[in-house]
Amino acid sequence: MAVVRQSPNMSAIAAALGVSAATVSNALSGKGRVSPELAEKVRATAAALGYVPSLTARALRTGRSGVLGLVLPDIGNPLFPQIAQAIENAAAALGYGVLIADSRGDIATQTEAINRLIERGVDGMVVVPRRGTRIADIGCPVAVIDTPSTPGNTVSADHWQGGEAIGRHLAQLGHRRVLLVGNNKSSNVQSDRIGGLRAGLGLGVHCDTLWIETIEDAGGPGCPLGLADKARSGFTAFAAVSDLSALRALTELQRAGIGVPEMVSVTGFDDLIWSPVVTPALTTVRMDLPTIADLAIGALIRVIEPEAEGEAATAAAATRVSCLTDRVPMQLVVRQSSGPASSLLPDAAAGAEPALLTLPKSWHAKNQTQPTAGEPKI
Amino acid sequence: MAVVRQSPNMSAIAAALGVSAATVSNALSGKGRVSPELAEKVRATAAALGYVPSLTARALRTGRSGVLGLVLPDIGNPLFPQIAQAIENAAAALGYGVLIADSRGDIATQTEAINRLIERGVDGMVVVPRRGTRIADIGCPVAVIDTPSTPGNTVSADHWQGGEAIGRHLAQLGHRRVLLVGNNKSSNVQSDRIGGLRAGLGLGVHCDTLWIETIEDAGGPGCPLGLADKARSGFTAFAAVSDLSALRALTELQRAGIGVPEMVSVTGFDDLIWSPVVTPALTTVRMDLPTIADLAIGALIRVIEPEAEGEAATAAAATRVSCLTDRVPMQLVVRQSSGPASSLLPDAAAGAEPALLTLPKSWHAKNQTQPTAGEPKI
DNA sequence: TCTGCCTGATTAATCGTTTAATCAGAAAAG
DNA sequence: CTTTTCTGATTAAACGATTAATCAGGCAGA
Repeated sequence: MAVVRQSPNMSAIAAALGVSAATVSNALSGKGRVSPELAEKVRATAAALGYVPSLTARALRTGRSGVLGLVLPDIGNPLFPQIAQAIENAAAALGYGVLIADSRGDIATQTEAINRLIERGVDGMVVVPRRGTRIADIGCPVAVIDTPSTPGNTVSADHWQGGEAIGRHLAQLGHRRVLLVGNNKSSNVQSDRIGGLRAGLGLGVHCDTLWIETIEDAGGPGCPLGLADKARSGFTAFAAVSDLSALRALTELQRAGIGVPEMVSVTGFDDLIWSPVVTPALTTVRMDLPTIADLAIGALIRVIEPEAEGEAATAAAATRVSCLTDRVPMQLVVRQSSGPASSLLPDAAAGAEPALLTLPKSWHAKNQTQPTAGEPKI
Repeated sequence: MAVVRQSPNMSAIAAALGVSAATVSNALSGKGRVSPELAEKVRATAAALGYVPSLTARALRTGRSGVLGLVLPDIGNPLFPQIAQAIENAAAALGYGVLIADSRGDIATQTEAINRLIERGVDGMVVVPRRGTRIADIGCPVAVIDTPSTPGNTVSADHWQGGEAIGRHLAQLGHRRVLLVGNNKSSNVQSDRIGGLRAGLGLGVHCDTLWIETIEDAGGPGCPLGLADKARSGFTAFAAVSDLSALRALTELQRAGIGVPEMVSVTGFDDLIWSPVVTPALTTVRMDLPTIADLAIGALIRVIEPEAEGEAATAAAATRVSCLTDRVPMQLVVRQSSGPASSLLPDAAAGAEPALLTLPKSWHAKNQTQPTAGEPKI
């Protein structure tokens, strides 16, 4: 039994065929001038010997590592798995690896993480910035995934449009007093979503915004948000800017005996993993992460792998991925947590009650499987 | 204004000081014989020039890339953020980068992902295997995070002990009929957790196990699990093997008008992100992921960076991280979703009503528009 | 027949670091 | 005064791929 053979290199293939290593390189890459027959023989013996090119050596020579960095504000974020998965898939499809870096929500750590990635020689990076921060111009192609209102080059979901979709959905269901549930005022993403919600609800709808972090500053983490009182005071819908907040609202309302969606509606954002399996399943809006990841990675690759272009032009744009901001539409997913407006207010009940009664019996059944973009009729 | 200077290399430092590149290398690494004064000067100019060592070149020369791979069965898993974060932190602390690979729940993709990592020259990898799979002996140090009952070298939480903790907790609260809620029968982790639960509950407690996937095979994804009926038939506690299932159970029960924890208790596993913020906050059991990550990474590093050891011995163990299986204790987190056993059984009490009457008066008032149990009328 | 072009391959330099081998000079030992 | 030892540094060879420059022939045109 032979010893474990080290993975053979190009010289091994070259020696086996009696040619030079350069010829092997040319044959495998198809770049130089090699006769077709020899190229075929090279490929055959490469396969036979189990040749695996050393990406390290290639990186040293070419200056490109074939690795992209992914910087995330907080890996604990429940949306992170989807982002990471989408980015990893898009990168892998183009032959790139993905190195992760966690900035732990800290700005200093974020820049430190970015530096670590640069030292590791990534060819480019995708950054989901901590809210409120901008990414400085580092000497490396960067694609930012945030929100279109962030200045700079970003690819992102169209959070505003997503908010509009939810807003229109609720307005069409007859809701006239809606409580918007946000987490943190300084998040650009959340601001966009709330702006879109207000726009989608229209002028005839009364909106208030409740900020969870403000309440928790007083009541401690995980404290009650007082949503039942809000419901009793006439709000018939609770539109959260994240499924996590929506879940919190849903359970708090259910716990207080307020039925969802018969009494109030609850909607979220992002279609996180639990959204389809809670009862009632959450109506939410979904980011098209595969597309976003493809755009971000594609923009990076376009800078990293220059094709036939003027050198001056590419050099100038070398560290900025693209001049335009891409916004990818979000998709409304109607499930059971949203329904026609009812009211817990004794004095306002007269108008809302009929809607509840005229609802087709199969309404929820129809809506539970199809994530339709169009709003359901009532 | 000078042109953008390329990051200087060792030769630049050497030239600036009039010494050889080898001396610079020795000075910075502290390995060869360099006079202390010169070493200090080298460090100073290195800092002054903004020298950043090329990890690529070092990797090529030493054969070690300083990168570890992380293979995950399904990045969509809600536990993933915590695992990735813990692994990334542990690796970064030791100067290693982390390359992620998603096996998308597929066995073929898993091996393919592992191969991609090997081609990229990772020094070792941490694998969270898809349930039911074993990791073949690849020519690369591997640490497996799974469950102690998986054969092979694994680091993991002590799922059995975690189950015991929950089981004892429920038993002490007086629960005598407990429904265990699992997802998938073939998961070793889930089997361990269920085994631990049964052990912790003890012999005097009646247990049934409900498998969500089995139910969904018939009812479709997200279908009702019929837990309210289970509650009415006498189960007073629902112990899920994951917080996701627990959340599903919690909302389904709440929706059916069954109060948690007054009527039934619900517990989960893993302390996922929503567990503290739902109402009632979930009683669960938490993995000590930082410790698990430290153990896994530490075991890898021990193989990768051999210290003063016999060569034969290390060569033999080169691809297997350690012979012993580490199991890290889990920590019970008691929150509001578990409480003293009540009963909805008509024969155990006058009926469902009494339990309901022990609730705060406001609770019942808020629910008066709804029938006590069963689906809401629309 | 000689020059020039084209093809198919080789040579050798290069990326930046590590490290074994070597070397010059000074101090210590004989 | 010579020999040995030790110190502090240098030289040069890797690591494995890429690639510009070069070269040996074959073939066609003049």
